[in-house]
Amino acid sequence: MAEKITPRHVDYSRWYTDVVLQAKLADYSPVKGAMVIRPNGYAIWEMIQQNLDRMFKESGHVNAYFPLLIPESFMKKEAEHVEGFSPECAVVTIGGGQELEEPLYIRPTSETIIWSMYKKWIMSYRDLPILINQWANVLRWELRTRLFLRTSEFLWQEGHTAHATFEEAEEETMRILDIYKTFAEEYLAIPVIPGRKSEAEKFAGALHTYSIEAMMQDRKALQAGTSHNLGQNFAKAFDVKYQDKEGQLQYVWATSWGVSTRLIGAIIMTHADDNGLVLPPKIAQRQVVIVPIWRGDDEKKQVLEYADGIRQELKQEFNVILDDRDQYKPGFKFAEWELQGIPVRLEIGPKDLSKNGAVLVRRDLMKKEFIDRKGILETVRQTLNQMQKDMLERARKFQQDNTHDVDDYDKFKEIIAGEGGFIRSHWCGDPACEAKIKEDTKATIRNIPFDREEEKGKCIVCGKESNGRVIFAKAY
RNA sequence: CGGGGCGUAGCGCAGUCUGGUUAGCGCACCUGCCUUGGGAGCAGGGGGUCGGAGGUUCAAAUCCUCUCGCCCCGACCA
Repeated sequence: MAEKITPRHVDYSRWYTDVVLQAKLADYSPVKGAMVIRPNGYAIWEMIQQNLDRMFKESGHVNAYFPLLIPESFMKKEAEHVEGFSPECAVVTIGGGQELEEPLYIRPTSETIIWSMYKKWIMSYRDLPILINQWANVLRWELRTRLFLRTSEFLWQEGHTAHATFEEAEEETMRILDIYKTFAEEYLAIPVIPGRKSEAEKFAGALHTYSIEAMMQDRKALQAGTSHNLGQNFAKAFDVKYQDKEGQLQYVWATSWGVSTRLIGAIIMTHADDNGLVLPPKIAQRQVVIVPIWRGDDEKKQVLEYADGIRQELKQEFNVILDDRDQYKPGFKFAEWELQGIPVRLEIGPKDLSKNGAVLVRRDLMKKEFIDRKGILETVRQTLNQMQKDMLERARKFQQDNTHDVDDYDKFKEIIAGEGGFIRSHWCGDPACEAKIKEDTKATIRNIPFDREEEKGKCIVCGKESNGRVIFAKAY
């Protein structure tokens, strides 16, 4: 605990790792590329799950669970899909000491196993839509991993829906992207840009991929969620047809969508500071910590009694911890809870007792403020609400301040190589221009924003006509 | 797979170049005292097959050979 976090301006990458390890969110595991999610980190995942799960269910989705192992032949049925995922799959070839007749892939994603089942379940238009989600782990043999942002095994949710028409599938794809956006902004306090992925960046096997893109504190982009319109690709690969009202056989239309434990990385890289994690109140399992301060046994007794009264009151609405550990001094406790990102700290000592109040410190502002004992529940409630709003607005301002409209390719290259950020530039739509930019600068098209304005312009690379700007950035 | 760095106590490291009593330091941990409004102090204590295997030597953490593993940076990706 005495270890200091590497400041962001010294080494952003080290800072990130320091925060994850020291806030006890995760730890390196004995298996290369895999991590252990520790209780502090898992608590964040549980909050993500609870809230998203509720939002999915409110929009008509249900949960199910499909197997971890997928027959090799399934993986090979959709051409683009197998090409995209095969190189990064782990494959089981031995079971019960015997060589298996058919190797089993550990799922990198579940489209294939799920659509093999949908074939059994879908007969008629009356069976549609199917709106299934699953919370699961998946495995991708990543070459270079980073805690939460990219690990070989990760936790996520994957939705897999089946529809009668393209329009319905497209609608579903958008509905989910909207849920992701709402969740990211209202709960995680991370402003995101929703849009469509270019052909080069879309999911292996999808017709269209949509994403929400967030900006991290180092001005790089992080894809925070994706929603795919899979068209009829998987229905055709797995021969899933339904009979419509007219008695005609039709291929089913599909979507899939997911967010992962990567969101925890996004929270850190959006909000955390050189003192550690800063959790948006709505995603913090513990919103309030009370640090009592005393001198001698008499004071200790009085202070703890008073502090416990406050805890009881706040407990009605919030998860509160009273840190009465004897072996640590207050300063140590301040630092430790700051590291873990608890949104609000109340310091309660003899001075506060005599003035009938407490000292409140918001984690994001780190300013001490005396508050009255009376109405403390309301004060804390308002503080947390305000903090949630402020965090989103602060992140939004940062994103806006680091987004540039650029019409000159040299300037484009200069910004990407220098300060970074999001660049809004015209693009003709040609994958060759996109590839050239990636080669020259390592920046990619993050997405084509839904809310972009129609605007005549010239492609930043080739100068051909363009109808609007797309977002370029270096990404995680 | 390419480039870089590193394996010595739970963590972070020194010692290795130049071989030599009992392998050392900081943090953490345990006991006691003392402390408590920003990461306290004092005293005592526990904890090591020096990543592994082989070799050279009177003697190896240190030299030689092989090997295993990890981290960071790049190409791929939620």
